[in-house]
Amino acid sequence: MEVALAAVAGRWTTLLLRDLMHGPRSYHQLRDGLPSLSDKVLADRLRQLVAQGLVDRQQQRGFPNRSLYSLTAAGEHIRPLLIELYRTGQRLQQSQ
Amino acid sequence: MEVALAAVAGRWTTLLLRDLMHGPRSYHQLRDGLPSLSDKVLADRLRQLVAQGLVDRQQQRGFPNRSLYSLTAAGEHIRPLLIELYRTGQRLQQSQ
DNA sequence: CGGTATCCACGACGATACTG
DNA sequence: CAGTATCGTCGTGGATACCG
Repeated sequence: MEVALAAVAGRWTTLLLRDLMHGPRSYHQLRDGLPSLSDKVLADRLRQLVAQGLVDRQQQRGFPNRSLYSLTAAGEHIRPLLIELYRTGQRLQQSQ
Repeated sequence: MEVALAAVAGRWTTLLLRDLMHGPRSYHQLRDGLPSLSDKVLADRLRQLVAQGLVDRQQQRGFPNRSLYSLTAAGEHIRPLLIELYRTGQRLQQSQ
């Protein structure tokens, strides 16, 4: 359980993973999807997810730079957990 | 999702909830179940869970004191999430 | 027995400025 | 475009000691 919790921990991690569930995204697309997230935290979270092996980063050098982030096979394992987080959140809010 | 995540966030929260899933527990029983958890953090987590409405605290005054902690109906809503956390953890570890 | 009171360490998060 | 650098704030967690 600690492994799974570490994978989704952090205020923004689930939101990033949710975006990536819909397909590969550039840094720019991810930032646009979460406007209130600073560059620093976005870069931190992405580096963490790559280090955990949940996300893959493809860097195309040149000018301007481009990077494409996508889920790895391991990252796909998180999908049912995100769904259950959503459902549980719904249940908790309804019961209040 | 943030609501559900807040409910299970923290290094020890899921472990406490898992114990309480099996039935009401006294402070002493919970501490014995998690020997490496300090009194401060245990009391902090329990207070947080009570404040969130996930756990109920019944205090029997006298000497010595006794307190009994149990899940509320809302707390029961967390059960499927804990199961999914366990399963996802298994999948992530197998894929490494 | 069931906690509080302190104090401290560490990492997550945030704001702002800057760069290859 | 896709980040890094720097600095500051806050919450979680840990250690130890004490209390009704």
